[in-house]
Amino acid sequence: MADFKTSPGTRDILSPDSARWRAFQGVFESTVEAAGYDYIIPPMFEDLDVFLRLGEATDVVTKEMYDFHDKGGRHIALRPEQTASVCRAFVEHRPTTPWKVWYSGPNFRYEKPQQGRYRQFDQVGIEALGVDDAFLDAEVIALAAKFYSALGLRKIELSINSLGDSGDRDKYAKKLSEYFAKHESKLTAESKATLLRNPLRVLDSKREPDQEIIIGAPAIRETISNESREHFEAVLSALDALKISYKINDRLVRGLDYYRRTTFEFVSTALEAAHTAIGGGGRYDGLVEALGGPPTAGIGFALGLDRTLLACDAESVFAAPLKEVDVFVVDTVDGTHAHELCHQIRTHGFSADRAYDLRSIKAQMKAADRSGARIALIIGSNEVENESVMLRPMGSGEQYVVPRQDILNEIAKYTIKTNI
RNA sequence: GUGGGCGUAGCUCAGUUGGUUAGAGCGCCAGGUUGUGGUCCUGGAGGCCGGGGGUUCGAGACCCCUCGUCCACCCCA
Repeated sequence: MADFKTSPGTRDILSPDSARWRAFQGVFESTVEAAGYDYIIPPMFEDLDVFLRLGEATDVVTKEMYDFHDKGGRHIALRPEQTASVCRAFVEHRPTTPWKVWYSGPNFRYEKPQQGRYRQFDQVGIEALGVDDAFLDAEVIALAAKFYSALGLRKIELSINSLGDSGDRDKYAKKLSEYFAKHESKLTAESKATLLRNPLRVLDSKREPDQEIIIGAPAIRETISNESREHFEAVLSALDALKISYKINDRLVRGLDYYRRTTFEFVSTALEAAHTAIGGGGRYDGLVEALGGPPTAGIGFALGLDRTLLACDAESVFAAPLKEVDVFVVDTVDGTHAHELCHQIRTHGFSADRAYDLRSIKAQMKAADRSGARIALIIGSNEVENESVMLRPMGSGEQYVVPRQDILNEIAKYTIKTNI
């Protein structure tokens, strides 16, 4: 038994899962780059204060932050998400708007790990700053939907809501507070506690006794301003124009305090655990200002790699790509031929692998099979003597002799493309 | 953070009411096929039964603690 294990909530992603991750990120990249989003790589840690803007009352900030003092005395936190970092970057660099960026990478939250919930977890996402246009809201949502569909996911549901502007939100929180206070005796103890911290979040309770009260709660729609209402309706009709189906959910409030107006969430109906929410986002029009920048509109979404991959598993789509290599060199003489031939093949833009330690031809062929090689090149004493190579297309059951100097041209017949 | 289930070979799991040298399948290695993989057959390697303490003549099985994992709550991706 090994002495060291990964820390709770973290793990190694090995092949073939690692290849699947990379493919996942690749699909995301091409989806959003096709819509004009540029890649941004924010730091993994920064000043704690940046993340406090996520909401003083949220668990993400109060309980789950990985924070520490560095040797220079700075109060640092590992990023729990990337939206705040992107907004900080916007304030710091003042790019021209619209500023549309995408990211991919790990975030950190100190939570009790479960399946689909890790302390180091990867998200991909996009953020678009400086535009108030409802078409942008619809574009962002449409890109997420397009991405899911590109992965092959079908059992995805989109919930959408509007939280109104910041004034609306405060008004609504107060109204909800009063409503729940009236029915406090019927609420669960957990919800009573939540009520004090953040009344909106009581709507998210899944506890049975709370449901009756929640159903009767006032909807935010009754509170929001005309401007917010018009914006929301424009977003909905822009989604209709793209034939993107959605469900308006009055109770959708989401966990981070910075959300304003449009909010949305994607749920996989193929998943059964509690972690069916595989992605979400919304507008955060006040966030840039809160970080010291000019009043700037913003919208984006993030989705979790693990959970989305779990949903892919549940729907049996987006399998890990097969391992493959152009050529596998089998050398039963002394290994020097495999050594030099592999180098030559690689230099000419093909991929090549080989076996080591001069194992039996049978063992080397087995390794060739496992490597996913298109062809095996076999070099034994006969081939060395004739300055030739035995070429065996894997899967064909046939093989033929190729003069050593013709080998690169022959390999080219079997490879679809050359990688550098 | 609270409550519950589960930790046995690299992986998935069996292991009767505690009883000698702890098993299977897959994977890995070797041989059958002295120059040939993907099928088949045979053999082999690999375990302080998560860790610590206790009960007992005797513990993988029972008790306590601890760590890990999974589930629910919480929260969220």
